[in-house]
Amino acid sequence: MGFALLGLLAQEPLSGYDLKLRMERRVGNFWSAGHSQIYPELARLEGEGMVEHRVVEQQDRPDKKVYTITDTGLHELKEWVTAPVEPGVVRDELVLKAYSVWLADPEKAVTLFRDQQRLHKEQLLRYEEIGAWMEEEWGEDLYRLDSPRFAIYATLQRGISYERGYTEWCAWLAYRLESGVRGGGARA
Amino acid sequence: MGFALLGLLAQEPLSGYDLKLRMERRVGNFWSAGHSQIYPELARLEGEGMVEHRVVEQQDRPDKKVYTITDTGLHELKEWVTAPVEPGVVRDELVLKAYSVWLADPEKAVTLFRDQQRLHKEQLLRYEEIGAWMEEEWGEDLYRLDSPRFAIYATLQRGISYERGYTEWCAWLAYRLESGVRGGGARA
DNA sequence: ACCTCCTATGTCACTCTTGACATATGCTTC
DNA sequence: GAAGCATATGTCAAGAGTGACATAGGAGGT
Repeated sequence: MGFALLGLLAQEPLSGYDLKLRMERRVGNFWSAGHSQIYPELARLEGEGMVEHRVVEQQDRPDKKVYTITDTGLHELKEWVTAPVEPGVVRDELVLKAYSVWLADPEKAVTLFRDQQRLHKEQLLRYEEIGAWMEEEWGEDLYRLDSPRFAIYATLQRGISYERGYTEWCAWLAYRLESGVRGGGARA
Repeated sequence: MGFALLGLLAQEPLSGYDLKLRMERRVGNFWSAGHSQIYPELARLEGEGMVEHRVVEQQDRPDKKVYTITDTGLHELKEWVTAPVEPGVVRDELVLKAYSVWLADPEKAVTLFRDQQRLHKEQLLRYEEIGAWMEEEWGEDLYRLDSPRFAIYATLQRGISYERGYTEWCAWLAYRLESGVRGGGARA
């Protein structure tokens, strides 16, 4: 988790609240955390010398602590980025449901998967819009390997790839379920 | 988690150890659990009347407890299958690394993503082989909506879709990183 | 005045998950 | 006979993550 915060702080100094806004609906679409995780984690990172903070007084709103990544933190982050990853667990409740879909009322199942298809399709379109915007606004930066913009664009591409695959799978399964219903439970 | 076990027990009675073998490298490729989760969970499910067990004595190996799903458990499982899912969290360490890849040595990054590309490609090929085997061996069952084989095949399809998308993304990113290196850090 | 909302930071209890520890049977291999 | 392995079942401590609770300043509306 700490590396998600360090990754954000490597781009710019941020307060806990800023981090919460960025994490509380994904960093580059593939990580998330609530503020109840972020504040203790920042304290831990500060204890380990990875980040520092200074209090910034504000007039029209409460004061905030702005965190900056330290040289140590930046070094650790760089090491971590290219370190090997363990296979990691995938957990997807919808796929788990699909595993028991043979027990379900096919019409209800169609509704479930068509709904999910729509949701993932909507997310896909949002990502594609953002991608188009980045290509237009950020242009050459997307080819600059040492630019954060390149990295953000790269994670967005995974989001697009993920949502496209998910949408297609939902559509495929919903179609099979519909065909089966029309066919009376076996191939027509 | 309980529904993963119920989903397996709905197909056939199994011991904790059998469940462990099936869970300890995914149910339908999208869930996993160690035996330290399974045994307490089975006890919990039994306490709730979702499963029952009988002890089966064996000659050449230790006795085992074989668990069977109850009518209550089957009913709960059926209800759950078509119940709506909350968006759910995606957590992927490699994508998180990609978010900070602009800080890394591009050559090391290429190694990381090419390695991951290879691993996901291998998984994809394994899934595709299993899929081809299912199509050959299970034939018409794959169109029978009330057959567990249809459901297993459906989850496998998501595995194929996932691994294909992942492989392509790794390849795309590795290629961009390589092009950038050759181009000297910006577009050639 | 009161209420609600956004900003801002924090704690706490609970659940989920993992990895290590623990025990026992019986088979095969050295 | 000792060592290692597959089967078989469990516990426990620690970490990760979630949701609720708690506090507080200032803005804007009624």
